[in-house]
Amino acid sequence: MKKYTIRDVAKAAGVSHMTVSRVLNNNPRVRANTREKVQKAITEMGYEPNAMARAFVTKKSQLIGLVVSDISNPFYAEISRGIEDKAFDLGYSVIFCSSDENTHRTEACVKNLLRTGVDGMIFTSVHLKEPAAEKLIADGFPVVLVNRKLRNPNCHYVTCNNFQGSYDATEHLINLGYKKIGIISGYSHLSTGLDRLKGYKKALEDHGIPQRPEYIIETSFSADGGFEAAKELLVLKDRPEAIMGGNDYIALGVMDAAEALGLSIPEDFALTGFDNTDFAARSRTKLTTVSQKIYEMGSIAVQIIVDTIDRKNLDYAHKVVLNPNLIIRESCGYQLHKK
Amino acid sequence: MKKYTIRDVAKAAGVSHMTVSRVLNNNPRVRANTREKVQKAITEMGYEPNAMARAFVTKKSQLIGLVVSDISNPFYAEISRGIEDKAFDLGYSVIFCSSDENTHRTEACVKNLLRTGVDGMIFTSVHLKEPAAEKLIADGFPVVLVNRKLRNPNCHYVTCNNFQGSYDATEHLINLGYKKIGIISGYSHLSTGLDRLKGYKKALEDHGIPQRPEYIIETSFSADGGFEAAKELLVLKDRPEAIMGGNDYIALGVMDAAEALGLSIPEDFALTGFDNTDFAARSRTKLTTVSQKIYEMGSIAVQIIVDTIDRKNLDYAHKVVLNPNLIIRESCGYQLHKK
DNA sequence: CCAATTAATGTTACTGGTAACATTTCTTGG
DNA sequence: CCAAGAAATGTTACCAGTAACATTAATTGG
Repeated sequence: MKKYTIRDVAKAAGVSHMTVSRVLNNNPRVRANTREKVQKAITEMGYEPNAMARAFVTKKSQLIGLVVSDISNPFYAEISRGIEDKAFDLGYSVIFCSSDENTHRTEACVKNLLRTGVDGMIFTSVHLKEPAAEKLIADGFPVVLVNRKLRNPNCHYVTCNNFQGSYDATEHLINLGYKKIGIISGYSHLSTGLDRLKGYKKALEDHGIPQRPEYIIETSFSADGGFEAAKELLVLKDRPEAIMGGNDYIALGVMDAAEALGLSIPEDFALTGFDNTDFAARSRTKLTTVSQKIYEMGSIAVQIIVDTIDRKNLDYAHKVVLNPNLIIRESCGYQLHKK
Repeated sequence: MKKYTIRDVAKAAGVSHMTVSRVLNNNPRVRANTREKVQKAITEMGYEPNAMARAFVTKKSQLIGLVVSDISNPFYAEISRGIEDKAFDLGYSVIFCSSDENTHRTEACVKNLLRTGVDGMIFTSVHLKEPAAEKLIADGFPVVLVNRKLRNPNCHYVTCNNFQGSYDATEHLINLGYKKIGIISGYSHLSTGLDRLKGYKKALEDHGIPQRPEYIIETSFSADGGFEAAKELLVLKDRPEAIMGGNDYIALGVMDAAEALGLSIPEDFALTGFDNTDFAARSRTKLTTVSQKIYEMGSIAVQIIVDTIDRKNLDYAHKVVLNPNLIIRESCGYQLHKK
């Protein structure tokens, strides 16, 4: 269990410690038989380089900071898994922090990660305006945004085409014959909330269906938010025939509200979600939703951040927008709806 | 954005760098007005200590390694959140690795974490025999097991009383009048699988109900596992009246199988789960299950590991066993069952 | 009021790697 | 076969902190 240093190895192999360092770093300027000699000493002694010393001197920790809103939220957990796997492949480890969607806590996370010495940070849940992230970017610190974007478009990000996904879902409802379509949208100070709302509005517009302000409610991306909003929407005199959930959690909350109010889905109203999370296929009514490549987003984000870390001075921004996919299940009915 | 060192601060404050170091470490051997002078320079210059240098010289990274079977599994994600929050409070950051329940990958995770220089490791999903973890423990490296335990009891762990939880659930079924009770258990090379199986058997025994080997199937803690096993159990000539899922995922798979076979829960058979994960209350049939304090387990594990890191030579093992709680919903029916 | 003691501050060395430059050893071609 | 250049190896310094000891300043009691 004794910890050896390169100098110990050097002595054992009868060379200087620099030669050992060169062998360790695959420097070609080492003769083959010297390399073998050193390699032998290394394996015999069970030498392991001291990561801390190396990080200290090279100013590279091989650590990526990950700021999620809540790691216990399966959506973010899945992004995290995508991030972890790719990071592992590229020789990085990842430290995660939950920000709880809270600017204050986000700042604490960033400070903490900076203190820990991460080489770059990935944010999964920025607000359109997020001072902590923006400051990092301004300072030239490697940052990649996943899932949600900042207002400022001049940064690396990978997202789903939320506009398109929402547009498609809305159009699907319209094609089924629904006209009175409400939306319980995520807050529009979040890019995901905003883009999905825009997609919804554009689809209505393109099909000549007027917007009705009372059919649009913004809330948090949570079952509770969906539940409360649905209770408002479903008691309207002129109740919507279809409700779009800003994500699957909101849709879940809508289902809870429907149950509480004695309404059935899709008989009394249609429902859509967004994300195609695991439980969407397993809920009481199987949910029609928009799937996005969650795991892949994480994986791509790592690719980008490592790129950025390695050749620091990228003068362009990586922008990756993945295509979503409408998954049709039973929550909108299958028949054309009565006019 | 310039990076200052303690020597820069020292020069600015007109003291030696050691005095700055003392101020930084709250060493009482600094006169009040010297301390102020230094403090002032620190804030004015925006000095931040270099974590890498500090970690290097103190041999302490303030990093905890976390090995979960899969971060995208909500159960582990919630443990992780408990771990993260407590670690944050105690000044640690956490690096996570997903092992996929795979000995090989577990070894890779451990190696990776060791290389990164973590001060200790938390394992959430060891097998009863897990060479990588056992070696660490043998070497005196700080390790805490959460959720699952090793066969070797001489290590720190925090788990739920799985035996008791399973016993309670079984007894609940018995009290409802069920006698033909099957179990789709997690693999018994995992402590959770084994203990829950034991609890089931003991409850049957205590109530004088003979075990029927064909009613016991072991599988992975997954919906797929539950689905496949349920298909076997539910086509038995003498079908069980009740099935206990080794965890909520297995129970979910059982629900899928029931649907596929045209059976209703609880009319055709009763069903229980374990863990009280989020979706247990939201599944088609609301699931009677055993809740455990998932978040708390993580939190306690951090407490223990930090303890262990700080006063390395603990000569006793922390063993924390939390009590589970039976959550009765609708999947077992509410009436006493016909004999 | 000054010697003895204690408190405050400073100096030097050290951690385990890598960078930069110096030196030695090997090639190669005239 | 040897000088010149290239390749291999070695030396020294450095990173930004902390530990251990040295020195200086302040306090205290006879």
